[in-house]
Amino acid sequence: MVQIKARPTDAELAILQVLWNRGPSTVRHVFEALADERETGYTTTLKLMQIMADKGLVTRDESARTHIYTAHASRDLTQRRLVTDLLNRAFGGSAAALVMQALSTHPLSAEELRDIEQLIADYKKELEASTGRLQS
Amino acid sequence: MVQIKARPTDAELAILQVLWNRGPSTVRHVFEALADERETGYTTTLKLMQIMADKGLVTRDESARTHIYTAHASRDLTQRRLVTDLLNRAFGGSAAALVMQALSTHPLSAEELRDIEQLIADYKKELEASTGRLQS
DNA sequence: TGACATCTACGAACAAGTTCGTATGATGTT
DNA sequence: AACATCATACGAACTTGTTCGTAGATGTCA
Repeated sequence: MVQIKARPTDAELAILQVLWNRGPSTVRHVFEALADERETGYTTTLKLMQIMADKGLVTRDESARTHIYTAHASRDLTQRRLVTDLLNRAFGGSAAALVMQALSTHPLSAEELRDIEQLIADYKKELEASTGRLQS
Repeated sequence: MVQIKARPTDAELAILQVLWNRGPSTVRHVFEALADERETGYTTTLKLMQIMADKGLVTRDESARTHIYTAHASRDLTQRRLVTDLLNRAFGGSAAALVMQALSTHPLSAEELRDIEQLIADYKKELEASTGRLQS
């Protein structure tokens, strides 16, 4: 195990997705899930998961002959890291700019729209509250 | 020149930022801007920019001894590509999920908040209008 | 038990990104 | 003209990510 990397690579992220979706899994499970979508070999998947274990991206239970792998960081945390990383690399740290890009480029359902409005409303309320505290 | 890559690398993105901010520039200009922020060598920057020209990420004017480099894709388009890429790799294509992450992790100013609210309002209106058309 | 499947480990090869030393030629200065 | 300066070009080294072949251990089943 070495370092916590901000950005898992493409192949790593694909494996993490499987682990997040299906929970702790064997290499074969992950391999089969991946093979549904893209051409890949079993030992390739194995090797990647071994490397990810070295890096600390996943942990593994070696008590049985067939090892069980588990994602170390949650999907949520990883997404947050990726967003932050992209924010810093390409948006000069401006979350607003990123949000605008995402919103203006990709269609949202009415439901998603409502969730986001709610989030913004909450956010705004909190902002006003803290401003109020500062002013009083 | 070869292919349009969805994702410029870190070093490439850093160079593009300089070109977007300062407009068409010489290698030395770019190098000095980069050197302000991180340790790097002149020929490293030169090499990278030459490679970027091969890839088509930048164009260059060779009419003078000192070449002038220009970003090929706009900041806006590149940001859009990066967001789309991240969306697909880490958020299962859900723009809402990405927006939520961005909003919940990073503080926005009141002004930014207003811009986003406006964007959402517009978006919502359009959605209702098209729904209305479909229903009537 | 013997044949076969399945697992992990490991090394090697390849590709891409990054860094930098050096060569070579043009320009500028005294 | 002689010399320092600054530009591009190029090749090589190094790192990281990815792929895969092969070996050896373990499990399964007729």
